[in-house]
Amino acid sequence: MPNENVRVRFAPSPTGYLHIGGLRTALFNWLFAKKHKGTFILRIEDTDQSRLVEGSVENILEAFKWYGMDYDEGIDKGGDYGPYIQSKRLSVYTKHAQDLIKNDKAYYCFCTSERLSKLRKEQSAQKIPPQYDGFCRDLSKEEALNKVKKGVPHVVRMKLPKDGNISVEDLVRGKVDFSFRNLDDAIILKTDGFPTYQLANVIDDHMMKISQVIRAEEWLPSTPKHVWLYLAFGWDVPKFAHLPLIMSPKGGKLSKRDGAVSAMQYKEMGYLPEAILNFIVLLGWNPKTDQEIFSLTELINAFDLKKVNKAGAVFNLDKLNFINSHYIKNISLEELTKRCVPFYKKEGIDTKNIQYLEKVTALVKDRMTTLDEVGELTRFVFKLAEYDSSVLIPKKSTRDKTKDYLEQSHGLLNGVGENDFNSNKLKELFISYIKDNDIKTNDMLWPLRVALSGQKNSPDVFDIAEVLGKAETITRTNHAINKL
RNA sequence: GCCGCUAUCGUCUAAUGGUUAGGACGCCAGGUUCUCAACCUGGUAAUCGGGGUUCGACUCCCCGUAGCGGUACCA
Repeated sequence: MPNENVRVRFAPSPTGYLHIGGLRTALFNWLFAKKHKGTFILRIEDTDQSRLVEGSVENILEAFKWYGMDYDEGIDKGGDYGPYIQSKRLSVYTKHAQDLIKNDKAYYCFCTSERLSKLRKEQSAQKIPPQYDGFCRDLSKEEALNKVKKGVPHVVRMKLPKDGNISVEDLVRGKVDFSFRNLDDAIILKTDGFPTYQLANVIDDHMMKISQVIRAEEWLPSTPKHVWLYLAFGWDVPKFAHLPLIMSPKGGKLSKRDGAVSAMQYKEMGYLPEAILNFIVLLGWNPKTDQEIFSLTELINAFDLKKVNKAGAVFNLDKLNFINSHYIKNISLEELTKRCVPFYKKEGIDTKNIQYLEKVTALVKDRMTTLDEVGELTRFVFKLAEYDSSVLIPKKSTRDKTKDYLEQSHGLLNGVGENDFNSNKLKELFISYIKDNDIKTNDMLWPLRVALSGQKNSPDVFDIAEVLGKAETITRTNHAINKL
């Protein structure tokens, strides 16, 4: 039985993909719902028909799925308060707009967009705040109705008081005061009959019994209008929590120009959803302890709106990378390999033998920042790239010495049985040999490592040898000897 | 312009009015080592400015300044 006192929602508009900022807002709502055993609702706000982008809803749903944020009621899930898409609720909005007009809380407006933009221009030229001048505000009801009947294009505006103050009680910022003098008679119903956000949002939040409106800070300035609307309808006002914005490192709201802002883009880039969530939750919230790495369960327990910060937070990729690599190092090898499969495939690497792939992945687990790097880091295992023979020779060593050591290595490797050909055994063998013969470790192992990997920098030489197997190890060693 | 929000290391952030202002990322150095990473240790670096209140201010108040948001028949 869910806690009826906590019903929250995430309400994106389908104007494109779900972006990082939206994801963070959704996460906070989700955490809050989970924490209080409440209900989390996904509602689609598609009231702007001109900005609809095909596939947006699918993208949002896909993102919710990938990030593991489940919702209790929503567009594809149903619930007792649907439909959960605003274009299917039009009659609800018009009915309520009518109620407002009836009660003198709203009025018809016949001003054209042209007149409005001209007005705004004049106002800003005169350095007065651009605001609707109330041209239609005092039209008689008969006259207005008459025009409506005749089919004159019109909108409906809220009829805000001209004086006085209204305050918003915000869970993260406290009381915020606004003066009606600075508030515009906002449009609530557009010419096309669709509501604006101001109306639809208030009606839906009320009808869906939303208890806490948790949304981004950009909504704070219009909240007094929302509060007034609740009051005008005679409804209880929900609690508000305005989250700090996620900022670009360059300043301003995080936007498309900052590169990756689509929540699903991070999947392609090789980030783990739990790492993204962990990173993003720290943007504007902290547990008041030194803990920075959280499982989802820990997050749910620790989450508290009281611990939400007020100032915007810069999206810092370095930290995300750190957290992602931390998660990569700490999930099981089996799980990691499974998640790497698409990235192996992308490199054209055969992924049928998953056991073998696990051994390959183990080689580079500690060196990956994103899954996307797995192909490049392990390519040498599958195909040795040609390299210059000079790479084989360590600093302070010589060509002849190097060749000699490689031949000794070759001998040692050859002597190891197929069944004993593993990293530990090889290491034991080589280290004692090096000791007994008073060899400089680097002079002997560097060339071998380059022989096996074809690279200056690579994972542990014995680990590579084990993954390669005896035959291939010896082939590559021979190849190196021949180069010298 | 007007309205609103915000202000601690470069970044994310701790600090009941009393701390040598703490942690993390980054960066730098050292250790480990067959290389590069990883890992371990250490270092670097901050209370926007000015006034108050107070025995005492990062913390409370005022005034600036700066950043951000809003100012649409977009959300």
